[in-house]
Amino acid sequence: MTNTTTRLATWNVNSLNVRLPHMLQWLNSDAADLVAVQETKLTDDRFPVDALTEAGWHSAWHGQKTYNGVALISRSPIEDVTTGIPGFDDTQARVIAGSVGELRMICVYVPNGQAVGSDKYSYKLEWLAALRRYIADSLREHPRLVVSGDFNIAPTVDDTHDPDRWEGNILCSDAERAALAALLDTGLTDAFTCVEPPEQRFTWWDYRQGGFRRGHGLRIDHHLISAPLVEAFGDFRIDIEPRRWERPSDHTPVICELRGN
DNA sequence: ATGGTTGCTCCGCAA
Repeated sequence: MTNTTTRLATWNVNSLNVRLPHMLQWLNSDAADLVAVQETKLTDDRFPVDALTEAGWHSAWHGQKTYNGVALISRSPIEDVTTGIPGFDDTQARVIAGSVGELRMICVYVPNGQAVGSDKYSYKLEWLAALRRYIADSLREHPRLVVSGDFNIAPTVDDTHDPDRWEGNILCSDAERAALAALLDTGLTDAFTCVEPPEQRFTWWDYRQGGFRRGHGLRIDHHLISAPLVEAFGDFRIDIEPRRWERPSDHTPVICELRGN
């Protein structure tokens, strides 16, 4: 038997400590083969490697105290793991990359930016410029590249529930969208655009104001895939179920299925 | 709503 598909996922779990039962349940439901995880909020010594190993998964992690933290979780072994953006001095744990077979995945937790014009917004734009350089360099070495994660950018007006509330504000400003477009200009495609847009296209709903119940969401979690992966593209879907579970993350998993690998 | 929730930590900050 040959393995005919690889399902890539990205999921901002908003604390892997709190969400580990959800993650294990979701992994055990055979939902994905390789998962980019953001906001683990765990120092490296507290990463739940034993629970994941017992469940049959390989993992790699890059964490810090209280905030941020990223990880890769995979059925197959993960090789050549690197953390951070080369040449970009960052005290925040937001990037981990690894190879599974011929595939290279860069898992990113892009800064939120807080508010347009703030110091955190400047950091976000500088960070995205550094990520662009990193992606361009990575593509030369790894033609089969996917950049998956919480980008904290809604690409278009259709990716928000309320343009009056969001257009021009944080996650939806022109400069952020231009920075995302610059990432794509390196030779990547938003896997979401490889299928007909589904009715439900959001990936995050604010905990506040009953955001999920009211459908007040955004599409900010993405898979950016290189040209060889577009050739292998099979399917794209947003798995809304974990957002319905008790004590959920504010984000839900997003899956990109590739043929082959 | 410039915030009504959540998670972490030390009780404010980040999202």
